[in-house]
Amino acid sequence: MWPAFLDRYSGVPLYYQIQQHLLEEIRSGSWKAGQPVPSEQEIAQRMGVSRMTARHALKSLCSLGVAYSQHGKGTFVSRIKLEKNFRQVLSFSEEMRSRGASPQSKILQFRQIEPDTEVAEALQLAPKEEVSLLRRVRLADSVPLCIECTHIPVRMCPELQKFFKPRMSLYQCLLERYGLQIDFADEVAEASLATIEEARLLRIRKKGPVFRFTRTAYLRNGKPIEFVRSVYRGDRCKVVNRLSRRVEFAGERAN
Amino acid sequence: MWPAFLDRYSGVPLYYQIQQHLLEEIRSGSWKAGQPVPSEQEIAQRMGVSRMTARHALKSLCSLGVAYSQHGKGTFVSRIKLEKNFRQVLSFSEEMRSRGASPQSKILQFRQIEPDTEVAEALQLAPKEEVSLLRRVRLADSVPLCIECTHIPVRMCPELQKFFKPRMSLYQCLLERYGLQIDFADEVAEASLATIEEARLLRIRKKGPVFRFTRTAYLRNGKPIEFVRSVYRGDRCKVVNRLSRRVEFAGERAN
DNA sequence: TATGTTCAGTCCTCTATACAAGTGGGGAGT
DNA sequence: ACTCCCCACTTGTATAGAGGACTGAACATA
Repeated sequence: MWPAFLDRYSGVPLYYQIQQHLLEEIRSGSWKAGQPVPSEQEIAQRMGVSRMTARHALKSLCSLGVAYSQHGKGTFVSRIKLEKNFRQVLSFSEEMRSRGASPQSKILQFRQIEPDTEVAEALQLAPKEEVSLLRRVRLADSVPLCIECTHIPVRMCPELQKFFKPRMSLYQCLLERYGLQIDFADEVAEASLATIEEARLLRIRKKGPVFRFTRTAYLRNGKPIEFVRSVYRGDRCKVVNRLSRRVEFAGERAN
Repeated sequence: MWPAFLDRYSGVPLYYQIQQHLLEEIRSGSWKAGQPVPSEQEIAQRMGVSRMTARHALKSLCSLGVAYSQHGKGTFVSRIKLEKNFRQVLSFSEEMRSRGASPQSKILQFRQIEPDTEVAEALQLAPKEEVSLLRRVRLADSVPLCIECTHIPVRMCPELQKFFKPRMSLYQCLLERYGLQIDFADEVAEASLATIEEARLLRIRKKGPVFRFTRTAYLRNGKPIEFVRSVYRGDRCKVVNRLSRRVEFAGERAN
């Protein structure tokens, strides 16, 4: 009666199962870019669910950027590649591994300090509140790529120096040791020239082109958890972004 | 009976009216960051709508990034500033105006050419298909900020050179003349050094730090409409981004 | 030819209801 | 003091149904 892939008693929401199924169809090329996917009506009938559930599945597909719907016309597969859909907050280790490079790092400093005002403000610290400072050179396949200077409030992660081991991913440590999950981050990039010390650490020429990043990472509830200053080699790195023009992102309005 | 601000016959969706109302309350500081907003139940009763409609309003608030919900607990105002929520695709003119600067530009080139392969590929052109090329120096308050080189398929915007006047916003021209509305863009930034010619046009020192951008802008249906190469002064510009860590953005799942 | 009408198909909004599942607090029992 | 259970409240999922609005095409009319 019902399609084989729908399991009503698995605990997995129906709309989600349907969404995954549609995603699979799209990925496998059953429906081409620009072509319509089945309508709400059709999904509801064929899957044996209510129309609202079918709709929920389609909307979630849209919010993934895989499809888009047009009032009165239908829902269509969008032409965008699914993979580079949007930039995530990845730790250096994660980013390198996702590209198949082997990440390493060399610790330059790791101690508690009272930070400067820019850091204190970004992390919303109380006066005189301390942070753990971790300064590292980060390498991919033994080539130095950036110098990274991370600040984390001691209040949020006490005894970080005991729990964090050089080989681990910092974000994984935050999650497993402290139950802190980073949700999003604000990042500012500047184009600049390498100082003598930076050039030495990155093994590039003095006054070579570099990116300077400052990044503030937040938890789901909006509390800042990490502030990072980093310097990336300009000859080895690019910043990729997806920008949205939709001013009014209000649910499904503004179509 | 019903709240004064709800107009059931205005044609504006109820959930949207409610969303706007909540937004106003948050903006005016009625509810502070981290505090819960009224529950679905409460909104439904007080506004005289069904719970699903109230829920829709709250969800749309969440997708704006203004709030976040936690299963079993409630929906809370997030700590993020509403204004710098995410970066939009802005044309140079729009971006400058939004900062209160007065944009100008000096046209260096404006003609039809057969573009190089990078452009042709990004714009998904047929072999030998031509594009309008528009090369400009862009200034804010009479200071040169960047050199911008825009490519638009002739097929999509015939006679662009007739319709586009130097003082207009290009994006506005696309919208009003051709009905083409840009929906999103992919952008790649590199850190680099200014060439002699670039330094002269931007009035900076040779080998000064610059950003090199390439940007591909798309319509709602995913068709590429514009490809831009630009060089920005590194001493005057920063790139601000918001990154998301949510890997699985599937509708409301993955909370 | 040009214009207006009708109509089927589609997505959009909204209602009313039900049950499931996570959270936090209070109370009973130990 | 501590544990466990239950209950109230919250959000999450799902159903069934109704009407509205938009699109595009087929059709009728001037």
